[in-house]
Amino acid sequence: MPELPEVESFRRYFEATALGQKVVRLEINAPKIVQSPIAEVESALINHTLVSTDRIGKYLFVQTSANKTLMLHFGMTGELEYFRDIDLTPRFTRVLFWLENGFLAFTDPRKFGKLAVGNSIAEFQQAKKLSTDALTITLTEFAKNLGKRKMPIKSALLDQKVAAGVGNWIADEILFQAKIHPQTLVWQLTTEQIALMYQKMQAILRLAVQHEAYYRDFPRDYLIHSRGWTDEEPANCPNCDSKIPHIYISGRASYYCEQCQNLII
DNA sequence: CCCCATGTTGTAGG
DNA sequence: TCCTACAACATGGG
Repeated sequence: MPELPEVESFRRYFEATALGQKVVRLEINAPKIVQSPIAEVESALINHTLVSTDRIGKYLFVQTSANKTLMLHFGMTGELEYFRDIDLTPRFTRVLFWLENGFLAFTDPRKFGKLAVGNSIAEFQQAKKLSTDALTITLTEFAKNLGKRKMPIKSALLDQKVAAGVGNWIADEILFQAKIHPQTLVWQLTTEQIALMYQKMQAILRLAVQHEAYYRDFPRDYLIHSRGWTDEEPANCPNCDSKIPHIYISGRASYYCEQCQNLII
């Protein structure tokens, strides 16, 4: 479930299970996920140690002792799973890292995930035109990246050039808590509204990372409980109890409260 | 069977 | 050239 908080959990999981270990073998079951030539991936990893991890937005980076950077992106359904017994290899394993002391599987049923090797994080960040991570970005940069564009704010928040790591539910949650209608055009937002979105974004991300992205533990007044998401009952607005509708904005389902989030046009 | 899905990217059109 | 909308990607699950 990879938005910024989930990927941060994956990063910590990677550190806890695989860091400091040597890769002894690599098994690639879904070649389309691998974006670099196999020979480059192998020379960056095989017989090399996994030295450190970093994260920008939804991208996880691993430095190897070959002085190369491994990039992992989890698409919609990617996850990491460490295990000791090869017979326990999970379903949907697309890439399997054989380590000295166990196995790390990159699982991804939908195969939208990506894995690549490069020389540095900066190289990837430039190539993807990726913004600063949403947890460390300043208000000034956030406002500058939003600019005066004419698209709905919901679409702009999903643009990884604005604040790296914001995904669909986080964008909805930011707008709900800031009481801004998702279809409000960016150029119409006031300085105060942008500052408020920024504060909410920081608070939501910090809380989600603290809870390891386990949304059931989020505060009761978060919109996320109201979207009829996975196996939970859809609920009404935690503030005003009105029904939460959903609309599509540039192809993505967007949940909001008609009473609490005003559309200014 | 039909529809939906947590993301990114290439392309078409203005 | 810049900006925006949207289909496409591949697959499982309700």
